[in-house]
Amino acid sequence: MSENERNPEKCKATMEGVRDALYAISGKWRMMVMVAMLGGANRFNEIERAIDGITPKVLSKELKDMELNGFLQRVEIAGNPTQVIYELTPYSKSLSEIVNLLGAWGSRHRKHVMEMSKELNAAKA
Amino acid sequence: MSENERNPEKCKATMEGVRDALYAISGKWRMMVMVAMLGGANRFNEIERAIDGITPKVLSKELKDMELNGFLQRVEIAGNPTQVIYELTPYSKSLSEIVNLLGAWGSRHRKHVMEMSKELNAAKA
DNA sequence: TGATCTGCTATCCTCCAGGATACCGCTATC
DNA sequence: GATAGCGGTATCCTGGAGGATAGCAGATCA
Repeated sequence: MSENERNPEKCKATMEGVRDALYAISGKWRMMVMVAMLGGANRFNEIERAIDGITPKVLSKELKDMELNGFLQRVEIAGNPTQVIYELTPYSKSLSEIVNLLGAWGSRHRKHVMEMSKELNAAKA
Repeated sequence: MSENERNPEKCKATMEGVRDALYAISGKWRMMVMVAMLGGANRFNEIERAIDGITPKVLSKELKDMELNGFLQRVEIAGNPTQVIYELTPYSKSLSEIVNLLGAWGSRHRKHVMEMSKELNAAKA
């Protein structure tokens, strides 16, 4: 099955890793911001529009947290008016791989769940 | 950067996938149950002991949800007393790949964050 | 001259995942 | 007969993520 089968230490290490990962990526919106930015959005209102249902308060918090985590940088471009853009850092690339995997898996899983409930209904009838 | 850069439709599809994935795997405990089971635990109290801090109520709920999602099966083994074991399904394998990736990324990320805060403190001094 | 863009911040509120604690019937061992 | 295992369930409660709504200062459009 897995390389950490019956290996308590590796198992615990994996748990800690997963806990840290969930802490960093979990929550309803953080990954959505990543996806929006991977899709080319890099200004506040642009990102806000790209993510259906997000409020500015929440987006603001996510952007700050993600900056602290090293996923993006807030860049002010002097001028009149001063513009603000958010740029993904090179480090965020490691996360974007996870995001794409997660997205692909999620789509497949959704289909799987739908198949299952279909079968369940067929069995009922 | 990414294959979905400047591709609104792919971007939206990825968002939906990620949303579905988060819905399925998010929460503090579900992945932990996966890891514990990958580590060989397959009975209720065994899993409970493998996961530091989980309460039986929460574990019970997680196991039910995961069964509904097709990740595991509850199997009663007749006898005296009747035993109950939880088995990962073949389908759960797709998830276990994600779990391992997530765990590995989480560990790396933790180190990264620690490096960053070190640098920050060094800069202060 | 007012409306509408930008990039946000401030308040107040709701809801529910998860925590704490207790307990159930059953078996087995001491 | 008491204590400890098993596999859970029942209640009550709290924190904090996130939702709703409003507003602000500056620029620009019409």
